[in-house]
Amino acid sequence: MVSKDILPNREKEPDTLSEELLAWFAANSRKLPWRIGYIPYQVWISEIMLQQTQVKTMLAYYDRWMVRFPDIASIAQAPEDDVLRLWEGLGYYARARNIQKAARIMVSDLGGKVPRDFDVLRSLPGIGRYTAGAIMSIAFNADYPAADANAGRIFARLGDIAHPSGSKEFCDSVDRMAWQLLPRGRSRDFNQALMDLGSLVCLAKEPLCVQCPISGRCEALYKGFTGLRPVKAGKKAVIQIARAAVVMVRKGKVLIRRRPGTGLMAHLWELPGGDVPSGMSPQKGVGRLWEDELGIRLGPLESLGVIKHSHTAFRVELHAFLCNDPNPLPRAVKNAQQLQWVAIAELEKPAFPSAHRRIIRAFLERLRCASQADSPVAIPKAKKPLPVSTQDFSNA
DNA sequence: AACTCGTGGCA
DNA sequence: TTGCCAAGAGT
Repeated sequence: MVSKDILPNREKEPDTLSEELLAWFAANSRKLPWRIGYIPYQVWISEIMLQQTQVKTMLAYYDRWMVRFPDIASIAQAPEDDVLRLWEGLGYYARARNIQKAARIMVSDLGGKVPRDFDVLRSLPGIGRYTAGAIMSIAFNADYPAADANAGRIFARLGDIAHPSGSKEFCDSVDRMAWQLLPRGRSRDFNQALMDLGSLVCLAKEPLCVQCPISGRCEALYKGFTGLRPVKAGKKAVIQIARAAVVMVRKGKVLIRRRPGTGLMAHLWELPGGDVPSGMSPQKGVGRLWEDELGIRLGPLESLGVIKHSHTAFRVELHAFLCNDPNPLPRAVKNAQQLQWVAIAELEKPAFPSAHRRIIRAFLERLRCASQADSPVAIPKAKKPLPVSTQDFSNA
């Protein structure tokens, strides 16, 4: 056995892949708010917000979340409507409700703290295998892998994994590499190094291999296969759907409806409407929907415009209408729907799906300008999340 | 084991 | 414009 003292230079130079990554991270890491002090609560919230969401998209949400909910107790005590309103526009709204469920468990059963235990974390709502590992490593620097899509892509190229991403074989290979490369005691930086490298250098499209600190060990690059790794699973066909919704105005208030507590956009509010029955015009279709679901016969409709918006599985054209009805009288409402008349000035308070928020913006704009086009206008996307103010619109 | 669950950035 | 993609979890 050769004494370390005889080989001082090898001690100073990174000589493993993990050390190359750690050195790269030390020089190139992104400055992100939850990386200041690594407060477990902040790391947890950041990880939930980042699920299927890019840093650039969530950053503004994260900042205002920490102003409104600076700690676990504040989120545990908050009304669910407040939580959803702060999440409006981020998507996957079960994440927000699961944060609150988990916060309440932390307060009641876990001493009001983020648990420092993988299995306990894993048992909390919204925390799966990845997120539990991410919190253990990033918040507590404990030795757990956190192999997200970035790490998966890096490992798939590094080891030239030919299995399709999402397959069990792929996940097993990634998991094995993650455990194998994890430098004990440095898991916080290592896991984040993989994420930053994946989002800054080892990009899904056109990776910047010349900037990569481990390109010399990348099997896919050596074979010229970086564009083929990871192998993507088959994609599904996108379906076109026509929907319609109505801004019903009566005595300065607008009728909104709360969505059910399960399924798509649970517990968000919406402008009543829905899928346009096939073969009908949007205008006629939404009249049918209102009559069937609300027992309201709509008066003359004015177009507010058309919204094009897409989900993973389908592309939607949402037709928005305005109805100034002096006296609509709801008959029997089906399915015990939760309906509410909200003052126009309070429309910013409930949480709406993005597309419906765009309709409300167009409606308020119409009130300001009173302009009307001949044909439906395209309603644009908002650039930033709508600022939040006081909640509680229920008694307005 | 496949689906479902959203949205905005980006080329 | 269209399609792809993103720090996944729950069922």
